Amino acid sequence: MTRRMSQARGIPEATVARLPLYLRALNGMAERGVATVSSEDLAVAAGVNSAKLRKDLSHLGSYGTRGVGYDVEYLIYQISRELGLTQDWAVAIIGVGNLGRALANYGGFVSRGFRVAALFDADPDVVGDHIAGLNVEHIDDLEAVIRRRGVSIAVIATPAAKAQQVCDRVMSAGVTSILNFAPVVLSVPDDVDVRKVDLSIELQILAFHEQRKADRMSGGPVMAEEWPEAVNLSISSDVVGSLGSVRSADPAGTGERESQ
Amino acid sequence: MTRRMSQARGIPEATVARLPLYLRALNGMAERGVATVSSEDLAVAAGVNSAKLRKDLSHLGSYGTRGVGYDVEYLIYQISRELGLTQDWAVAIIGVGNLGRALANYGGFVSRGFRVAALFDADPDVVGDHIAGLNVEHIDDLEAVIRRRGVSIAVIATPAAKAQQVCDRVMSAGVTSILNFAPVVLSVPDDVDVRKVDLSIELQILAFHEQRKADRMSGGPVMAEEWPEAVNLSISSDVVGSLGSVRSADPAGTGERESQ
DNA sequence: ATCTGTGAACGGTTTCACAGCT
DNA sequence: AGCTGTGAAACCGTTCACAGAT
Repeated sequence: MTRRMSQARGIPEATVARLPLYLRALNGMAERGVATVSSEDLAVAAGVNSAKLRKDLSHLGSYGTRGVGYDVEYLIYQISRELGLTQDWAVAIIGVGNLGRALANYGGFVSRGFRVAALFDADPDVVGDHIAGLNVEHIDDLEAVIRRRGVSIAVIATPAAKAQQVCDRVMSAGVTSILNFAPVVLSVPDDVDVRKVDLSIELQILAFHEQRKADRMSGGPVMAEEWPEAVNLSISSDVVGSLGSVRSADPAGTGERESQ
Repeated sequence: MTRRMSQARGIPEATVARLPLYLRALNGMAERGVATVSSEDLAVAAGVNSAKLRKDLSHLGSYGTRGVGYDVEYLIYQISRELGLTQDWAVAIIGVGNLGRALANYGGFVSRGFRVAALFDADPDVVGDHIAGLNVEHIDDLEAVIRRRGVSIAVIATPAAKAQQVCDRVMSAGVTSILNFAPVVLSVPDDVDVRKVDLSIELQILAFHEQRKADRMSGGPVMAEEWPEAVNLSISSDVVGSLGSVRSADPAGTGERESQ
């Protein structure tokens, strides 16, 4: 009874994004010899609250035991399977600059379930280098090598200007999952998944909150009246179109602040 | 009229996370000499839909002109100010391994608004190295240097095992914004913001979707009946507690483990 | 007695569609 | 005519609180 049946059609994206967190916490517990864990303990280890954790796990099926908790090894297996980690995925890294090199060498990141199968670069000086036990191939061979080695995930670590064309090429070689480190919005068809990692965006988000905290310290909830004159006119006709290719005017050399 | 007054109380987190995207698209336009842009065009450039973009911008105030669009330079200024980029933030990178080195050298990422002010490492062989124009300092001096140079954002690029203690130390030096590259959940008080970048999590999310796509190809919506026997018994009493410190029983010839 | 699994309430985010300004 | 700004609706994710299993 209570046969499988449940889960199936689609685990919420938010849940998928947390499963790796649970998996990591569970692996730590397994290493320390923990056999069973309650939703409360696992939630703490993963940094979420326990109701959320239970709901997340309930999307995979009923893998817990009421009054007891979850069997650590069993849950590890179920989550791994759900995430597709019971098979090995071949990953290609395109762009072997500082970042690409770091990624290739980042032993831990390409852990169980993933295998760096190819490295590519356009620079002839770099092609042929031996990095993390792999030869750097020339970008011209991208499609052929990707197909031959069955690469299904591409990591783009090229300069921003090359990212879209690299993206187009890996897609033409059949890749439908891309991890993008270049600071550009890639355009891809609906059947291709792109995840991006963008350092400057993360920093900017932190800066926003940092600024809020700083403001709270000093002025308290300052609001209104917080910016340079010549502002309420909004666009006011002739300003528009006058700036040409000037980069950053900084319309009042300030150093603002604001609300909150 | 229509005096400021609006916005003020908190911009939604989801909006904050997109502002850097808009900013980047706008900077590209400014460089190409575009003076005015419609919500539709900017939305396309940023990879979002135009209603969302308009709502996002409306949280900052009414900076557009009906029937016309947004003034590019003016919007750049407003978003920059909102994000706190009109001041410079001093960033410290802790851990100068492959990744830390890549981050320090990643010219583009520390762009407008950010400045790498210090590099730290625990390895005596690395301390004293000159990277991206900076001396690598010993981790023992962390608190002192952070205070002296007014660092307000710390980037943790250490091994997982050291991340929490580094986190504690930067916090004790007054840092309240952390960008964490180590694959651990940092525990911090409420007034500290942590953002994490986790390569193995991103890959696992991609693997999940990749697996779904593969499944859809072949068997169509396969469901139920997809796992090895000896499973429906769930925890079944005596299995619990029997595993002691064994690491990985591996419930089906797969080969788990994971991240880092 | 304990702890999971889940309906129901809640809060935040996205999308729709149009009123209102230029 | 064109495009922004925004209520209202739809959607998704989280939290609450408890029924139900062990």
